[in-house]
Amino acid sequence: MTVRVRFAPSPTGMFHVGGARSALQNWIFAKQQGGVFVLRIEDTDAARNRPEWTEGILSALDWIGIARGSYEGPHFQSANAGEHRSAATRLYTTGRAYYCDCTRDAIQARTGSQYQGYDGFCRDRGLEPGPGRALRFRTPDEGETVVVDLVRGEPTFENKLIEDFVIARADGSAVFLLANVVDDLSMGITHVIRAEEHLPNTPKQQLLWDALGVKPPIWAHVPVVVNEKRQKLSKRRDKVALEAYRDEGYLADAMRNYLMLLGWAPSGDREIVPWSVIESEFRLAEVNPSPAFFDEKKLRAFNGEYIRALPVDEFVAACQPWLTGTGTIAPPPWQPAEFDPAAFAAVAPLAQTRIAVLSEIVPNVDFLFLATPLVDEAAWAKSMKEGSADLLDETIAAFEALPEWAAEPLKATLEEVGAGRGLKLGKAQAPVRVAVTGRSIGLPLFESLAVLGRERTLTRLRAARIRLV
RNA sequence: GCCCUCAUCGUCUAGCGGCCCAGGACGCCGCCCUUUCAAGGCGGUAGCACGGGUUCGAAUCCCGUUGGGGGCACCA
Repeated sequence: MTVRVRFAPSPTGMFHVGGARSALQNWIFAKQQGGVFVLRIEDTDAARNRPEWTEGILSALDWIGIARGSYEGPHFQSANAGEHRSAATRLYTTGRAYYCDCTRDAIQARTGSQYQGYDGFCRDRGLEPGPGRALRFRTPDEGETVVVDLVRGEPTFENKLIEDFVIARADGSAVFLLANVVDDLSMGITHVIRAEEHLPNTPKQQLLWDALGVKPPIWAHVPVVVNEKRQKLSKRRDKVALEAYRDEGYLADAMRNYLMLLGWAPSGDREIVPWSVIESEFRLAEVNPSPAFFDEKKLRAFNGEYIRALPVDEFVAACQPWLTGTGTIAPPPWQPAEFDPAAFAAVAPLAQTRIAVLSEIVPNVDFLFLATPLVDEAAWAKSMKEGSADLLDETIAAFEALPEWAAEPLKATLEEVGAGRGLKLGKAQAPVRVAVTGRSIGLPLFESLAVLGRERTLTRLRAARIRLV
């Protein structure tokens, strides 16, 4: 039997990093088993049904390496509504489900203040379908349901503790529990790999598979991803959108590598490994069952390594969106016409070891394309001391007289000027750096000046000199 | 309240009865290199939650405690 897995997100307007991880795990599993990866958009809820959101899912998947066209789908859950209804009807006619007209309040009143689950009030009332009547699944009173789970063994649930849950609303539409099962069933899903939050749903769903007369799939519940407070990553309070990371300049390769290391590790004492290694070594059975913290600091470190590993030309290409402000990425502070590809290419290698996310390229090179540098006042105050005016004067004179405008002579010149004033290069370069770049930290100074050019450098040094008066 | 589940450095993990007075990575702290900042090199900090068993021997197996997480809707 061919292995068929599915990734079934509901469109919400952003792609959750935890979802990305699940998708990747499903993808890898399918690939290892020679199986099929199916994408299903769970758009049953009208509020979660906007075409552009589906597009967002497709492009996010594409970005992390699950290319359009390389999988089956997308299928839409809404398209399967008819089957959901007929499954519900079948369960009713076979006596596996019954209608119930209890309101939430009525149930609450009977069971007490603390929620106890549905009490089975309508179980034997023999209600016919009708307005205000939901369909509930009649769960077994005895026995237990054993879930066969690739990462957690065999979680076991006592049937009598499983309430008679709703499978279809009063309007006849199926709720998630049923719709999800019917879809998996009709799509021939053999393995369900999803987040741990679904584990409590599993016995109910497995009961549904049984009632529908089909052997349930093999399950794999991977631990949830949590924040620093160890709570499940939430859209509301945490940075969970894959798109946000993408726009900040995280590389897809770094992201997918990091994501797969949440709860799992490749062989040997290494973590940053080629995707092919992950694809061949990943095993669901090896996934650590406890929740994993999504550590952006570590992601940054990974990303930095991936950036540094890029051939320079690829690094230059990768920076383009931030240099031009493509799509949802904020435009740079300079005028597009002022951007000079050659100048950028010249300093790119220097910037490559200095940034951890691609968006950081902008503050590193903006001084090259801005008419006047953006001055960080704190840096200015720190770097401009008594004597800085004189030092600038001497530097300006020396730079004006420099026969060759290049990094080495520039360095030698400032070294000499500094020495004359009892300053080591580290001290002497500070005022020059702020004057020219507006910052106290940045790319190696002399290489920067070389690329900036004599005229612009001198203009800025003179402007700074005037400000010091 | 009920159900399920988990438990190795701050974090992500290696470990699956002796190789472990526990290894790697991120972070953090030093030192080196150095034109700032990085990168790089070297070194360091820090952990088997607790209590009982089982065993010649336990981070590894069992039980309990504690603690964490997830879930209990006519959302998905």
